Amino acid sequence: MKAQKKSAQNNERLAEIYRTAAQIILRKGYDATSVNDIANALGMTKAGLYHYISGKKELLFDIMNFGLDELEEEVAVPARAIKDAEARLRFIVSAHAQLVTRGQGAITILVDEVTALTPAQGRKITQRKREYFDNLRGLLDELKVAGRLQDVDTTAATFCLLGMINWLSRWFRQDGALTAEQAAAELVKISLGGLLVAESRSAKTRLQVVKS
Amino acid sequence: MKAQKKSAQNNERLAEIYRTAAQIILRKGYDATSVNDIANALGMTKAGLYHYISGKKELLFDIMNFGLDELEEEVAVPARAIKDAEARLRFIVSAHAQLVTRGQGAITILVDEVTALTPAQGRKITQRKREYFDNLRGLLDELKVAGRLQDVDTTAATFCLLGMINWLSRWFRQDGALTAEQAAAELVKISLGGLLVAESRSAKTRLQVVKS
DNA sequence: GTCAACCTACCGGCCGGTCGGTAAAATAGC
DNA sequence: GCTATTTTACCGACCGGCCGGTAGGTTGAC
Repeated sequence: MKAQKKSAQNNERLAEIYRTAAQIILRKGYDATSVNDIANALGMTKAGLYHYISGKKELLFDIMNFGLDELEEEVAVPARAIKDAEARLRFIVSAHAQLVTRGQGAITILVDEVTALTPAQGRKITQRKREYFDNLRGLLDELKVAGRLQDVDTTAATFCLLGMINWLSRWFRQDGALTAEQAAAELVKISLGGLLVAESRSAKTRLQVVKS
Repeated sequence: MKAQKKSAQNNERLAEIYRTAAQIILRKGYDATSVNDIANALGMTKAGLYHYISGKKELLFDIMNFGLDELEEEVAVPARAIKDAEARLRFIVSAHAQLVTRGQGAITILVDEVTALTPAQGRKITQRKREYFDNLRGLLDELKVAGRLQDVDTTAATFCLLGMINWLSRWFRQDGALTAEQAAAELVKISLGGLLVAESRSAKTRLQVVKS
């Protein structure tokens, strides 16, 4: 008899543990969050929680992979179905931004607590992040070749995009002035307005508007 | 006899303590950094360090104010001397970005470990950050009124700017492909290209280039 | 002889993690 | 259908260790 998949109930409880733990860690930071904090938030004791997890680091590692799974499923995979490069970029920024604003699922960005992991775990997470990064930069390169990108360093531009998106988690509030969709739309406007060449444009060039 | 300024030597040592502590906290995070770590990095014991500081939280608070002082002196104050709004924005983004890339002075962004402070300390830091934020947003508003800004939410735009700038500390390396000046220039290009209206521009408007 | 600049030694407390249970639910044997 | 056994899902009590912080020196410069 081989390793058996856990029962559906167990998986549900695990997901609940991940979500609860992620919220607390996101708010207080990994190191400032004790295993006791997480257990209490789940209405159980630390020893009880250890029935489900094998260690604090492993919990963080699992949550990070959970978040990266989300990012892949909801952003990277759907994006691949979009042929037009500009539309694909638009989708990625918008979908990623909305993922970050989702209260429950704002898990993605705590992928940056990578120093808290063991070296081996850290390498795996860094590798997965890197794949996402390279894919995005590749898209920018593609746009550049097509002459649809301003004259910018695509590596720096990718970091700028991700910085803007990830920073959302610091300021976006569910009860704030903007909805998640509006905030995502603003991000798209601001970032792409800067990245995409608008036909032709430069401070030293005079432009005339002509009705198409 | 009123409160006397500490000796120059004492001040120098204090500054060294701040810089060293800031570097470690920046790398490992506040909670993951023990007072012992900081003391050892300074070649002394914990008790010796406590000769200079009054507590771990107070140390963090002092470092944050130190960073905000830098930001004020090197970005906010010089910016006030620039009359043209667009040039002022250009300067702020560039100068702030370069401040963040400075290995030693990358202190500014750990201003985000605000949850580690006491409520009273936190309020003071938040207040100072808010002043800087409001000033920057006010500048964007000014540009908007002058018709030199795209149709974006200035609050969201300010957060985007700061997100891009602060994110620099995560990816910029002194020994990387870009110098601090180049990275700052890229940031300016990317962010302002998106924020400033280039005479007139829209996906639905055809443009013709005319030699000025 | 004073005082700044450190030190060694120690404190209570919380940390991540473990141990040996237990009550209840699921499963097996008949 | 009823009991016997195993498994699941927890808990209370505890461990060694490091944490922030302190008390009380020692030493050397002025």
